[in-house]
Amino acid sequence: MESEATETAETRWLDQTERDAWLRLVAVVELLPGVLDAQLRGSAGLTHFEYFVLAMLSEARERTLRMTTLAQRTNATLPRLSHVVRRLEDRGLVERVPCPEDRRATNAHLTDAGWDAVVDAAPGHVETVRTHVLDPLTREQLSQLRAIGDSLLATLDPEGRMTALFDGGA
Amino acid sequence: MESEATETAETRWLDQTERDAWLRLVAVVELLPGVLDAQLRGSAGLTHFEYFVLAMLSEARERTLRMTTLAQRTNATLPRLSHVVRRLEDRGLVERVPCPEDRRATNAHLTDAGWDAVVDAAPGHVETVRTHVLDPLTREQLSQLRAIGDSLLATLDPEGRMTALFDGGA
DNA sequence: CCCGTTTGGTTGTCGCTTCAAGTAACACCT
DNA sequence: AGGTGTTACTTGAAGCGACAACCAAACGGG
Repeated sequence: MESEATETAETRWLDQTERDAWLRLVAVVELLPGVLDAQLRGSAGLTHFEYFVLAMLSEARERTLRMTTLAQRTNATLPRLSHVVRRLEDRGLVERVPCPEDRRATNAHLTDAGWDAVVDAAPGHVETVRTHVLDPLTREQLSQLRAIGDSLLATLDPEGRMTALFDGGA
Repeated sequence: MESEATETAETRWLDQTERDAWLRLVAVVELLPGVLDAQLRGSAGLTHFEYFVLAMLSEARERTLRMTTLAQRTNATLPRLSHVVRRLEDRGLVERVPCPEDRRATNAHLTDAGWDAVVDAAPGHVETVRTHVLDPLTREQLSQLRAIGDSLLATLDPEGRMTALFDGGA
């Protein structure tokens, strides 16, 4: 698909090294969510995203977080999070509590049942992460992956919304 | 779900290095699809997956591929691909042709309009990939990413369905 | 041949994400 | 106080993907 010249700017097509890296990254990005979802759904009846939401709450002070904060940490839009939390609330895993200091705001609070759900789901999830991601890599590759991730997130997530996890993280 | 305490095997939790790598990978996996979709949708009215389908066809012999083969290369389930191809056909970008050799099978063929759509969309897409993925990384990191990707795909995609791109690829 | 099985694809339904719109509360300015 | 704009969140409709059920054509023995 090498088009003739004369575009506003010449497109720099990918060389072999770039293509190799890119195709593999795309494949991983495409496949990983399915694997995570399948395992969690089968063993705990949770989406990976739902699990992630519960996990974030479980690590938060008082097991409580403002919807906006939670949305940032999970990289969700507010509508998405609102729907998910409503469903989790229907299942008794999360509670919505109006925030006393700012009456516009809502605090999402992990219930005891929600805590149990995370605790139950965690080992299987960690095991999946190990077998599919961590164990196949050498220690050196883990460090490389961390560095690569940082570089990518610098442009993918310039505000560092999701990286609150790393910096202040638990 | 998990029955009583102290499961069959003690869970090996993540150490710092593992956690660092994993959280960044999750963040990238979560953010990248959105970025790709947004750019392609805005500039070409295509999903990244739709673009990928068209791109696979554009590189195939005769610009034609069996549905099953196309599904494997794009890591789609057959129902998903069927729906997507129908929509692409409605827009005149793809044609369905019954396969003469195997009358169960259907060949998806890229129309001229479909070819044009890929050619139009490609530069912007490549540019996005550059700015968000390739350019932030050093040449060495690209090689590392390739190796890491290979290791992950060994377990994520054991049959190597998606890797047909690398090996025989064009 | 004929029948059971496998392969190739399509269709329908459901759940989740997104997008657009709407409501309520705060904050600031006058 | 009143008005304007912004923030925080919810809701409803629309679109896409997953799963299951389905049909049709191709094997593969007896």
